[in-house]
Amino acid sequence: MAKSKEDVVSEFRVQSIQEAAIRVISRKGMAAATMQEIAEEAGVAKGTIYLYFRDREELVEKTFETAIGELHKRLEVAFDTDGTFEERLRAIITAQLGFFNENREFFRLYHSLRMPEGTSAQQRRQKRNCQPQFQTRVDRLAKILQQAMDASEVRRLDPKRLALFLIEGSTAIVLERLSEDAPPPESEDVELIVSTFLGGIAIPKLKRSSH
Amino acid sequence: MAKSKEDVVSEFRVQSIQEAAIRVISRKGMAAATMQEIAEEAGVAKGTIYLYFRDREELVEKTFETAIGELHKRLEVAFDTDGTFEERLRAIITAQLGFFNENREFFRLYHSLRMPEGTSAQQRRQKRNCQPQFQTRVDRLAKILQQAMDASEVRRLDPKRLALFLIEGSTAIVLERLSEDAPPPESEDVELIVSTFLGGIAIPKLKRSSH
Amino acid sequence: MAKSKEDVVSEFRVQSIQEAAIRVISRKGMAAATMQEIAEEAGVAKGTIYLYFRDREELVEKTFETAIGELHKRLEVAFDTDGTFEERLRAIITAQLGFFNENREFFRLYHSLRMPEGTSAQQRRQKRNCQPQFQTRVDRLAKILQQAMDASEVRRLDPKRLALFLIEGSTAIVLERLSEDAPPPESEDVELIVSTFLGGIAIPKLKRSSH
Amino acid sequence: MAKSKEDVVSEFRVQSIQEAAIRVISRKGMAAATMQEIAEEAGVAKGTIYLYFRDREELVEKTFETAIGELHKRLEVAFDTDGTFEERLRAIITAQLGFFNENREFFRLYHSLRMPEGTSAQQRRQKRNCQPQFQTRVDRLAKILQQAMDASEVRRLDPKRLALFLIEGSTAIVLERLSEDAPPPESEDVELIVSTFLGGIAIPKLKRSSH
DNA sequence: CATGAATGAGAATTCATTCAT
DNA sequence: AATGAATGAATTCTCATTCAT
Repeated sequence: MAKSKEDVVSEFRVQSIQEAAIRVISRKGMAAATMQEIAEEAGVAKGTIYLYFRDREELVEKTFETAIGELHKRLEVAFDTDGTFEERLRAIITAQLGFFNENREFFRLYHSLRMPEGTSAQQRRQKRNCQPQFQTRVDRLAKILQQAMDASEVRRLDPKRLALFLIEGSTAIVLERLSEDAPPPESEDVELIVSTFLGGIAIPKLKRSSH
Repeated sequence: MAKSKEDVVSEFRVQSIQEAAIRVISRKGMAAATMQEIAEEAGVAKGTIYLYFRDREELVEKTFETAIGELHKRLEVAFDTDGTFEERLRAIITAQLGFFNENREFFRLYHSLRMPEGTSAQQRRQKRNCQPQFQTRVDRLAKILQQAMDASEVRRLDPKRLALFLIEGSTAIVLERLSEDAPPPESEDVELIVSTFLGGIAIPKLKRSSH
Repeated sequence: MAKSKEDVVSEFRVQSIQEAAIRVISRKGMAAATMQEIAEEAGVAKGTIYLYFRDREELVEKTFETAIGELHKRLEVAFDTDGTFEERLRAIITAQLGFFNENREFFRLYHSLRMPEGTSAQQRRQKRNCQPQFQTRVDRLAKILQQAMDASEVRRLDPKRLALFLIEGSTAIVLERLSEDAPPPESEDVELIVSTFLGGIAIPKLKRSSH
Repeated sequence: MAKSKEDVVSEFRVQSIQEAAIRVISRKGMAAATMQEIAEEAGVAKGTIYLYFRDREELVEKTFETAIGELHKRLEVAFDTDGTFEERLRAIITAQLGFFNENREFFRLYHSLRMPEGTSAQQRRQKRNCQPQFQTRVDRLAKILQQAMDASEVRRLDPKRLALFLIEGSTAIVLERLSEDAPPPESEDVELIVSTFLGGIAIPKLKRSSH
């Protein structure tokens, strides 16, 4: 069944507004992003936003969901990669770096929402709505780690903690890349993360092995 | 010569207000923390805050500096520890976990400031004032890593990236600990972080190939 | 092309607010006139004023300019009158008395701005913006006086000082008129001012000395 | 009976505070003059002012009364001068110019109070308290003018209006003098005022007198 | 008496949200 | 459906006044 013309227009509006929201929030930060500016950026009137979103809260929330959905889609592909754990890990980190590299603006939004600012009423809702998005990502990675542990490919450690450690650690490197004028090639940072996470940074002491 | 009584009272006020600010910002987030609520939390009148801090900005800034100073003091001790790199690393991670464990509320403030929200005018100042505090921490750790590289204790990798990876990775675990009802003993998480960072999570395949 | 409906409404709002501002400032004085009260007087919400004026400063400034523009228009007509100096002087004084008589409220605003009160920052701006309006009036009158001197119609005296003397002197009489329940006819006061300024109040002693 | 030591101290305090008030109000204007700054200028604590004056209002009021009393004293001497009306007028204008020249700061205070700014509550009191001071001056001059009229020294015109005209006219010239870098000698401006007021500025047309 | 820290009412300004057109 | 003018609650900051020391 084809979409009616109204639906098409409606979807287009929703999308324009969400994209505008991402850009403005990225630029100004969550607290300083006003409905007025988002409306201007989207090329619609302030009131129009309220035809598609109940209030500011819902706009931010839905926008975030939509945007992170894109990231999750990419990650899902990486998760489903066949091969050794190392290969899958490399695919995951590559997907992540690639996504944030191509969606620099979203990255700030992502961060803004991880640590929400706002009235307590907003906060509660944000926690309910945005944290899950992050949790999903963590849980999915934890599952992969668990599988690798079961396959004796990696040591038995708390998979959730490892997932958090890896995600936030690589996020920090993404942030650094975004602030650099001439960041090294993506593959180099992927390698740094993967090799550190898998093999650690220590150089084994030869003496021990010889005695 | 001992402090005059006025100085003591004044210091006490400054401290009460800063502690209140940390609590409120921790609770409500940077943007939603109002002067009114901070005043109430501190048990003083709104106007009183302005006797000790020029404006909201200075309050937040000074509060953050004071609080992070405490963390830095602890870390400095860890940095100055003698011994192998592994021992120092353990001391550093332990100091960090311990501090955030004892100052749970501050942890949120810390995060609020890492990704500043606010008017562009505020943003610029925050970057000037709060990011350095984080940079210092990163740079200090990067130096330790560099030394270990020079001593061939660890592999040669970008020290700043490694520092960021480690700090944010362990911060994520702190955050997780804080949200858990019954977190495992601190030492266990320290061990997880240190062993992962130093030795990686992979199980070497050598034995398998030799059987 | 005629004004669009929006422009008409907008101009109406601007005018209502300015009129309200004049009334409130006249009633309460410059310093005590609050945005709230001006809004109430204009029958709009506080925020509405900010749709038409950047801030309190701009409101006061623009209001003053608009109002004094009206006075200047009238005076300009009087200045351009042909005829003897006496005739022109009479026209000028008449215009002035007439204007303030019809715009009693504005008169206080006018005075409030002559001697600005406020923070030094405000003061500087007020000087830049409001004093010129008064200067123009003084200078214009001084020029008329200079012409009359060149035409040997009046004695050679500092024209600026004479202008100031005349303007402030007649302003005082306007003020008196405004506070009287039953002021004498306007023409009478015009006559008093013109005849005093031109001919002085002294009764020549010549006749006496010649008897 | 000699003043007790307490009275002397008390009077000294009152005077210091009033002098400080004049200086601060002169500098900053009525609205921007804070109790804090007046206290600092007087070298006392804020609270001390309230031992001698009920509130800000009373301070300003009493200060004004005291200061204007000085002017009135000088004028009284001029009023009591024997001689022709012209001589007395010259003495009056000279006293006025002299006083404001020597008390430039007070001049601003004087103006600030003529057109009071403030809360409506303050306003009512100010009107009651400060206008009389000005009225006295006007009435006194009006009486002198009346006497001169009775003595046929000057034309019969409304004496109050003439007084107002003269006072405000010369005040304008004082204001001009105060803003000039190198004002002409005082006597010159006195002459301008006296000759204009007595004889007018017009040059009698010879033709008429010759026909 | 003198002090000055503390108070809190009150002012300017912003911005999410509504609603008449 | 779309608009954007109007609204007013909420926020920061100031300063006259009080009162414990």
